[in-house]
Amino acid sequence: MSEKTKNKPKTPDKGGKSILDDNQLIRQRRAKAAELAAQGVPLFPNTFRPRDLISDIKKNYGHLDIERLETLNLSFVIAGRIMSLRSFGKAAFMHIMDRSGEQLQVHVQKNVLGDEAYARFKKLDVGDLVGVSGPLFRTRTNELTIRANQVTLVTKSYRPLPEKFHGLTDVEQRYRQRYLDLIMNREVRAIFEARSKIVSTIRRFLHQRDFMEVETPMMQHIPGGAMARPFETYHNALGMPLYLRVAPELYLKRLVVGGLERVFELNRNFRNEGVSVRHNPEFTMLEFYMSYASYEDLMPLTEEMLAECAKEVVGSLKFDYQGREIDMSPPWRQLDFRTSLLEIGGVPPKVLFDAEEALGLSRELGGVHKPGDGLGKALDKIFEVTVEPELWQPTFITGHPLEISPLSRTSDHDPDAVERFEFFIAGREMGNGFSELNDPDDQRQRFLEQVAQREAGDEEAQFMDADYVRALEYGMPPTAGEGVGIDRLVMLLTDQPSIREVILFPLLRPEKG
RNA sequence: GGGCCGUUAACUCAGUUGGUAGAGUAUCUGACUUUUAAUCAGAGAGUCGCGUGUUCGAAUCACGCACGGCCCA
Repeated sequence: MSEKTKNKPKTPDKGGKSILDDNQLIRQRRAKAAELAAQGVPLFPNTFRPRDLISDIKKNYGHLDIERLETLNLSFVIAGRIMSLRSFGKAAFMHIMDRSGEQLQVHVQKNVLGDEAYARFKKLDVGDLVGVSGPLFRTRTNELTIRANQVTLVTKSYRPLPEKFHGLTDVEQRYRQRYLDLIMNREVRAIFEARSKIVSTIRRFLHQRDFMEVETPMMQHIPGGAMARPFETYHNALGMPLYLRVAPELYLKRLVVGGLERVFELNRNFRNEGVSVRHNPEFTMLEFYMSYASYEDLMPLTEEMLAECAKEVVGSLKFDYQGREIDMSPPWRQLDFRTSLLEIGGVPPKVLFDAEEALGLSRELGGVHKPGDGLGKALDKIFEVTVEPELWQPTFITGHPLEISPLSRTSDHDPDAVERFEFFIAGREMGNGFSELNDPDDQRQRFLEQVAQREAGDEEAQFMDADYVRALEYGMPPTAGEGVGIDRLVMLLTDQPSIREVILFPLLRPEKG
């Protein structure tokens, strides 16, 4: 162990790397910064204001040739991060990246800056944020470049960036230090740009159809609206337990009772479940409710909305997801729940209406069932294993069993089925819609059945929500509602295999140190 | 929860049968005013994820733990 290493300050953690570790590279950068500071150069000034965006410069002037740029003699003011630096004796080239995510080359010359300014420039590091002004020209190799009249340190960076050629690839570090991932990986930025575009497309789509965006409680006394385990928390001042919502559904329908006949909420839900390539404990969901409409009206609306997202983000309704083509062109296939089990799942007909047979098959397929579980639960599990992965092209599945749909309106034709669809793309459930149950007595009865299942040990069964039933007693207009998983939609449209690639800060265990 | 894989320099990765820890990039010093992963010469940089054990000796073998990835439930 060298003398230097011995003297370095011990960090409080016991073993393992500290987050705020120190190394030779950081010490060197800090030393250079200290030299600049000693010369009176501010390391973190907030005075520089860029005037131009690199993407605009490239778009507007990128087609001009050497001579044309020479005669025009256009000057620009940009600011961004030094992504690379090639230094010669009395000149240097660097690439600057700004918020547009694009880079522009800058040529810095000693005889242009002057001796003192050039000496200061030589103290800068890759990763520093700088402001640059000067005319645009083309180098001998024809690269669009700014000849720097001035280079100003805007923010000192004490930590070295990952190596330029391989960049940052360690998945764990990419998620933990997403800021580095975003600096180094252009494609990652593109994913989140696409995500933003999808969300704004949906908002615009719904606003155009007279939907109103609302925000309902994420902290709820009674976590309702979905079959899922909630996160529990506690309000100290009021001395009461609270749950993070698993869905906004029951609140949104209260608003429909209140006369907000077209509402939507696009925000986070929380489910206390495992983590996988398809699941993150907090995830984003669109829920919308439309009065005087049925589940059948929502299907074409869904097709249209997602088609618009695809056009906006991919530019086409046909695209590849993980190497297989998806065609989102409406109309999508529609298939009855039991028919899909028969035709796609290859399930024997005797299973479809016999609880014992169905539970048996489900268990064979690895399903875990509690004593209270019936035909519906069993078929749902069988569906998940045998049919869902096969639904690659967009498909609506309709006619779900009532048992697994406690908030849906019963079918007028079949008392055991509900007016509901789920839709699937790329072998994954993307959304769920139904005609809402607005008969308060029926709803109370369904809640009671859920409560019984909960008492029988089903932690995902729903709670009785008496106020929700009371709201229905005032009268909720006939309404259809739908939920769409936004993270999965983003995965689909950005061709990402894992939900963690479309969530900026996916849940991870804390880092030591 | 189970199985498999991974964790070595700032980054990307090698590391043989257990015998003093390696490369490329990055960094530092010197040269260099049109480079494109610039080039040339030299140098520094490591708690080999953490711990225990086996051993004369462990990055390497065994066991446990932590974190992550993929698959399964």
